[in-house]
Amino acid sequence: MITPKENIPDSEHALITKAQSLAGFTLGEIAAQAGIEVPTNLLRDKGWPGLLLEHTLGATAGSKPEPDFPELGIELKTIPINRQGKPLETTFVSVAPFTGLVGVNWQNSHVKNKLKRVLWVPIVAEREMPVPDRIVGMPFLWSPSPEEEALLANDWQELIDMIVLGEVENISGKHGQVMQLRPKAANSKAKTDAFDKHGRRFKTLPRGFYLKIPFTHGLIKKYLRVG
DNA sequence: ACTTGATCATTC
DNA sequence: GAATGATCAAGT
Repeated sequence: MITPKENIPDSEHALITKAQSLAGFTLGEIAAQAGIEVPTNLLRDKGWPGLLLEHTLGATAGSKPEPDFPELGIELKTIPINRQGKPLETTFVSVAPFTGLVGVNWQNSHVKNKLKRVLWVPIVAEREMPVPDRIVGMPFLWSPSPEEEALLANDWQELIDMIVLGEVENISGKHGQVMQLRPKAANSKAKTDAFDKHGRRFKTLPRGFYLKIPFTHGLIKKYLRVG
């Protein structure tokens, strides 16, 4: 069980510095210092690395619709990588809206706002590595470059267009160059409201936007070179 | 090997 | 059910 902590960073620099001071430490070491138990595997604790880092860095705990560090406007994201620095998984961004889309555009979208400023914390987490032995890499703060934002905006528009046209069910993970739409639910029976191509309301599987691996890999390579 | 689709815990 | 945190594992 991970509970909120009170050492909230007072500045962006303090946050980055603290995050970077964790580089090289294992999840086991960080958890031990926090007095937190490490799960044997992540089968039933899929969000555990993220919660551990949130706790350690003093992020606001809980499921609030705001950044992890509200005063700083920074979102925290852990990302599993292999020893070469390549992400092992796509990165969840936010749930996709299927209704209430009138007036929604890229500029006021949840995706753009979520990705405005992200503190990425890579974790060398190859499957065969025991969870406590997984190692924190060098964290870095990222904001989308104009080029990156254009790619994201293009994909967002393509996917939202399909949703607006009532083609939610025809969207697969193959759509999108750098960002895809995939299931995001407790299970395949979960349902949420959407509209079909005739404008009729119906129930469908909730989905979320995910950043594809080549995109996040690019961010890591870029920030590794530059520092 | 890699991606897409499915799933797990917790809180509100 | 929806939002937070993601990874698992079947399919290609």
